[in-house]
Order: sequence, then C-alpha cells, then structure tokens
Amino acid sequence: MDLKEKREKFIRDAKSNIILDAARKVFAEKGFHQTRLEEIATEAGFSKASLYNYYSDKFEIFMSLANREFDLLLEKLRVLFKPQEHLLENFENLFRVVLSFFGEHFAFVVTTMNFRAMCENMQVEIEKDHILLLNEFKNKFNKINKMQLMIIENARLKNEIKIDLDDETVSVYITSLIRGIIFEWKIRGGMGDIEKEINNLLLFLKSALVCL
Amino acid sequence: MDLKEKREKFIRDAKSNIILDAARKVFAEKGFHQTRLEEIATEAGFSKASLYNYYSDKFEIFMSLANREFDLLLEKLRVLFKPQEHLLENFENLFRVVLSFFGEHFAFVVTTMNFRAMCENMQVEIEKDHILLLNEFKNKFNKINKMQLMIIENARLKNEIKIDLDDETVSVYITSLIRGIIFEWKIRGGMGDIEKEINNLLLFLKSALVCL
Amino acid sequence: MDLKEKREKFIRDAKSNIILDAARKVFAEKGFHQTRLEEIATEAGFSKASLYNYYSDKFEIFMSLANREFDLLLEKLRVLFKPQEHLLENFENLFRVVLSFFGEHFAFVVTTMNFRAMCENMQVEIEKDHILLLNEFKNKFNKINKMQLMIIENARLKNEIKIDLDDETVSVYITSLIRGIIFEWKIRGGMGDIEKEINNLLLFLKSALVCL
Amino acid sequence: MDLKEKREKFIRDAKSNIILDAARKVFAEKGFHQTRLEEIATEAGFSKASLYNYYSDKFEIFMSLANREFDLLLEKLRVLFKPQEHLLENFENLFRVVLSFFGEHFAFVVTTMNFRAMCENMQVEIEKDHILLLNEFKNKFNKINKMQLMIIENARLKNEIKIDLDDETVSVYITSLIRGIIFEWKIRGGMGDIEKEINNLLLFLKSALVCL
DNA sequence: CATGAATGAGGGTTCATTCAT
DNA sequence: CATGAATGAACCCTCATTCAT
Repeated sequence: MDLKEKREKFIRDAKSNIILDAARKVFAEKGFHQTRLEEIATEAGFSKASLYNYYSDKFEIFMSLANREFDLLLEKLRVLFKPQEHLLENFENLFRVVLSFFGEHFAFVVTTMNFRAMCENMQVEIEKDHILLLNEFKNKFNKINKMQLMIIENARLKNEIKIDLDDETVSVYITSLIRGIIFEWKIRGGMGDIEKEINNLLLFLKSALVCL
Repeated sequence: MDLKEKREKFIRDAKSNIILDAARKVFAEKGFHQTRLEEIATEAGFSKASLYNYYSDKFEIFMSLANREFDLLLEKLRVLFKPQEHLLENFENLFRVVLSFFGEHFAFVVTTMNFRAMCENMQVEIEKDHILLLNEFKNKFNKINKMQLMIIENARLKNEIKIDLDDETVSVYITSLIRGIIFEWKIRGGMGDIEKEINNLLLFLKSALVCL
Repeated sequence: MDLKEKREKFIRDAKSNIILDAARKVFAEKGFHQTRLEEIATEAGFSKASLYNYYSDKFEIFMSLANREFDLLLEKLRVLFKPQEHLLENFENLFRVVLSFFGEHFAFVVTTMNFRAMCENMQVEIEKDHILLLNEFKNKFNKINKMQLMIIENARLKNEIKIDLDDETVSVYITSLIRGIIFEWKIRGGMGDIEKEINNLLLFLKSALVCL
Repeated sequence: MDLKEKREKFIRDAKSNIILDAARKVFAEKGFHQTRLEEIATEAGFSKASLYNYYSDKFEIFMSLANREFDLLLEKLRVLFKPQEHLLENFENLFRVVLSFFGEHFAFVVTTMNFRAMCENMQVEIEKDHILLLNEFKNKFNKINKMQLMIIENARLKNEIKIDLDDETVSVYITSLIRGIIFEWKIRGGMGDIEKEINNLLLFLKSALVCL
C-alpha cells in the first residue's frame, strides 16, 4: 500500500505540474484576470472541472505557479553566489540565470510583479487559506532581493563598490534594470539576445558601481 | 449664443474630466479589466449610464485618460530640456517632473504600461474607432523616450557621456529605473521622498554615464 | 388671442406630423421594437426629448402614426366604392389605392400587421390611456375589411360572384393576397410594378370569383 | 464507451430540443427582439447561463429553431407530392401538412417571416458564423416555394391549370393565402378548423386555377 | 417649447465554481 | 479522479423616459 500511495502521489504531483505548466503559458500571455480557467485546462489537456481536483481555485493555481517558479529560480540562484568572485562576475551569473529564466519560463513575471503590487491592496478580500500562499510568495520574492543584497554587501566588504549609495537602493536599481529588459521583451513579443543584454548591463553596472 | 455654447462646452469638459479623475483613481487601484464602470461612475458622482454621455465605452475612457495624462506630462517635459545645460541637470529636471507627476497624478502609470504591453497582442480585436486612440497614445508614449534620447544625444555631442553604450540602451535603462521607483511606491502604497530619489538616481547616473 | 391660439395649434399639428413622417420611415425599416426614439428624432430634426412634447411615449407615436395613416387610406377608399360598378372595377380601384398607398407611404404596414397580432396578447400590459388608441386603430383596421365586404356583398347581390364561399372568407383571401404582395416588396427591398400586380390580381380574382 | 457516448449525445440532443421547444413558444409570442433569454431558460427549466452550453448566442437559438422547424416541415412535404395526382389533390395534402404544422408547431412562423424580411437588411451586421445558419434557413425557405412550384408546373404540363398567370405568381398567391390564414389564427389566438380552411382554399383555387 | 444630460431597468454574455455521474 | 453540464453573480452596454435649464 505504501508503494501504491507513493505512486499515486507521484502521479498526482506530475499532473499538478502539467497544470502549472499550462497556467504559466496562459498567465504569461494574458495576465491574471484575463486568463480563463478554460484555457489553462485545454492547454493542460484536462477539463476545466478537473483543475479543481488539484487546486481549490484560480488564485491558488496562480500562487502555486508563482511559488513553484520562484523556487526553481531561487534554487538556481542559491548555488550561483561565490563570495570569492568579483561583483561583476557574480552579477553576470545572476543576470544569465534570471534573464534566461524569465525569458524562457517566465514572461509571466511581469504579470506576477503587477500582481504582487495588486495584492497589497487586496489583503482584506483574500481568504485565509490564500494568505499563507501569498506570504510564501512574498518571502520568495524578497529572497531574490536578499540574494542581490548579499552579492552587493560582499562586494562592498571587498571594496569592489565605490558608489556612495546604500546597498538597498543599488539592489532596487538592479532589479529595475532587469525588469525593464523583460518588459521590453514582452512588448516586442519575444526575447532578445541574452548575452548582449548581459554585456550591456555589466558595462553599465561596472561604470556605475565600480569605476569611480 | 456663442457665450452660452462656450459655457456649455466648458461644463461638459469639466464633467468629462471629473469622470477621468474618477477613472484614474479606480484604474490605478484595480487595473483595466478589474475596474468596473459602476465604480468609476460612483466615484465621479454619476450613474453608470451617464458615463456613456461622455465616452462611448470603457476602452475610450481608459485611452482618453491615458492620453490626457500623457499630454500633461509631455507639456511639462517639453519646456524642460535645455541644450546648453549639462546632462545631469537636464535629467534632474526630468526626474523631478516625471516622478512628481507619476506620484501625484499617475499611479495609474503601471496599469498603463501593462496595458501598453497588452495592446501589442490586441490590435486585431480592437475596433477601428479605438485604433486611433491607441495610436495616439503610443505616439505620446514614444515621445517620452524621444525626449530622453534628445537629452542623451545632446550630452553625447558635448562629450558629457563617457560610457560605451548606444543611446537607445541608455534611455531604456533610465526608463527602467524610473519605472522601478514608481513600482516600489506602488507596492509601499505611497510616494517616497522625491528629492532623495532624484539624488540617488543622479548619483547613480553620474557614476554610470559620466565619470569613466 | 383666438387667432394666435389657432396659429399655435396649426404649428403644433405640423410639427406632430413631421414627427410621424419620420416615425413612419424608421418604423417601416426596423419595426416597432427595433426602432429607437433617437432615430425618429434625428430624422425629424428634433432632439429625442422634444418628442415627448408631442407624444407621451413610443407607443403613442406608433399608434398615432398608424391611425393617421389608416385615416388617409380610409378616406381614399371611402370615395372609391361605386355600387353600380362591377366587382372587378371596384377592386381594381381598391388595389390601386391600397398598393400605391402601402408602397409609397406605408411599407410600415407589415410592421403594423405584426403589431396588431402582438397587441392581442398585450392588452393586460397596456395602460388605459393606450387602450383607446389601440381600439381606435382596430376599428379602422376593421373598416377596411368592411369596405371590402361591402364591395363583395354588393357584387353578390348583382350576381357578379359565382363562387360558393362566404363573403367573409373571400374578403380575408383578398386581404391576404394584398398583404402577400407587400410582403414580397419588403423582402425585395422596393415596390414592384403596381399595374402589373393589379392586372395579375384581377385576373386571378376574375377567374376565382366570377367565371365559374 | 461507444454506447456511453451515444447516450450522452442522445441526452444532449434531447436537451437542445427542449430549449428549442421553449424558444419556439416564447419567440412565437414575443418575436425575436422582445424575447428574453431568461424566459426561454425558465420555460425550458434551465438557467439563463445554461443555454450557452447548447447554443452560442440568442441568434443561434433562433436560427437553429427555424432550421429545425423547417426541416420537419420539408420532410413532411417531400413525401407528399405525387406527380400522377391532380393539382387539387396535391395542394389538399400540402395545405393539410402546412396548416397543421404551422398551427401546432409553428405560430412562430409569423415571427420567422418577419425575421426573414429583416435579415435582408442585416447581412452586413451579422457575424460570419451566423451567415451560414442564415443561408441554410433561406435555402429551406425557398425549398417550400419550389415544392409549390413543382406541383404547379406538373399540373400545368397535365393541362390542369387554365389560368393565364405565370407559375411564380400563382405560387406567391398560394403562399399568401396560407400565410393569411395563419395570420388570422394568430390574431384570434388559436387555430381554426383545418378541414374547413382546406375546403375553402381548394374551392377558391379550383375556381381560380382550374375552371376557366 | 427645446434640449443636453441623467438614469433606472434591464438584456446578452462571460466565467469561476459546483454538482452529478 | 474526470468531466459535461449547470449556475449565480457580475459586467458592459442600451434605451425609453425624466428633469433642469
């Protein structure tokens, strides 16, 4: 029985993920409110009603997706930071991971980011079950910032950063630059050349942060 | 009679603007699709049906608002550029205008920006009457970029910019930084200290662009 | 004052009729429910609100129009019947009047006829003020039948009719034939050749009623 | 599984037809534009939204109904024509079928006929998906005329028709007479005596067409 | 009287969610 | 678990009618 249960759980998880894969695609194209469950279901090869066997509602699908995606991203980022490396080296790796991630799997991020802003005004309306998911997501979102902060602080200690701006601000700026690139991609309807974007970003950052 | 007509037009315009003011508030909070006409109407002190005396549909309300806001912004930006001034001087003025504008009048900008991305995938579905409004808006949106480009190119000619990045990219980065600040404000639920933001931005840009 | 009152009444009547002229055009094209007051007003050169200075509501416009038109028709029919003439002569005149009338002024009749059928199921819902108008119309509608019956009975007395069908039925059939022609015109989008229609009708009737 | 699918399709078709039955009742009473989906739904024992599981919109309900009804009618008419029989025999059968059909199942026909006229002015506004349904209906509508024409032409060949009117016109007249009877029924609120109507019609036609 | 503006009362349609099988 | 079907709750938009000027 234990084996059977495991197998069943395995299958269930697999199907859950198929749904999230479908959801990512649709949410990325249309955003949260424009996305219809019907579309996700079709994309996933399920019927609309079946989605409810895996997630309790649209919001949970969205948040589960967001959490899953950020987990993946965080995992990649976690192994990437190398204290002994130079700031720009670390950011080059971070940019590569983040841009390829957002580009390939996550045009959805723009939606998410707007959604995140939206959520701040929504807490009252959200049911209790959802607050947990929401907070989980916020924590992950913040971890990315912390990852950047870690890189920055580490570089500051090693005197690699000359600019007289507090680390928080620098981190926000870097986040903004990344988001701006994703945004441009979204408008153009497709990813650009990642390596070129990385080079440009590094050039800009090097000038801004390092060479003073 | 001419006087009477003028007065009537004046009143009509005033009411149109009251509606747009209400629309701005609601769109800023909820975004386009989540916004209900009922809310705009109530906020404006009208009945829902009355909105249709001034605008032909929801889309037109949104685009009229976007165009009105961008007109105001463009007007402020137009008089601000001074070729003889230094790059940072020009950007300081631009930041002040844009940030105060977006802060006070235009939390709505995030919505707009997403909407703009959305529109790229929509052109087929939009009715002919609306395409005009949409293009009008796009033109205005692009003008802001051109304004920035003008500042940058002017500075480049005067050798104020050292960084080896093409002007377009620099302009996108600056836009991203501004948008990032607005975005943070939105999440925090209110504007931050504009002068401090400007100082930080200028510090960052000075380092990035000027001192190499 | 009396003169002034008369002049005012004259003007008022003229304007009322302008509205009805406009109403006839629109009702003829769209039918009762599809017609919007706005269209009638525009067609008449008034604002929508002004219509209410002349008629209390849409229904009254429609019924007033129907009554006015039928009055005109009845007037023309009244002077047309000549007892000493042969059945076919009388019907030739009737056809000419009715067809030209319906064609020129009254494609609206199809609408009316459907409306009449509709009214039978409506009496409960109609307000008291309107029942008078409705009955007035019904009376006029019936008068046309009586006019036809008169012709038929007269012909029967003079032994011009051979067919063994009661006069009522014959009258209904003739009405149906006329209505059928109007109906075809409506579908084709315009009147046909009246004289040819009359000839065909007379040929048919002659054969049906007279020559047995 | 094939069995299950068949059963499901059977049920689905049955429900579709229940909706059309309800629609027929309401459309017959109120006409197309005056009919509210809510009423059809209630009459059919569904919620308004459920109708959309079977038909994509109001127009499709109407046209599906019209097509279904005309299919039934055409089927009955198809087997009825017997070339060797006399004109009056054939028309007697046709009248019986048509009158009983329109009486029992099809008070709705008057609405349809007006709708048909309406459609001629509408083609531009109708969406592409609907044009197919509309044309399907028109074809069926025309087939009835052709059925009558077939009877007439057959009789003409056998010299059973004396009257010097082209067959088209005769067909239109017969259609008009039938429609006139339905129309009277509609006004009276119920069917009359079919056999008596048929006798009268045959008597009239015999006199008009045959005995010259 | 004329009219621009306001609005209540819907009407068709959509969609997340529930239910029965 | 899967799903076709059912539905309540909105939402956008329309229009006859009213009102203030």
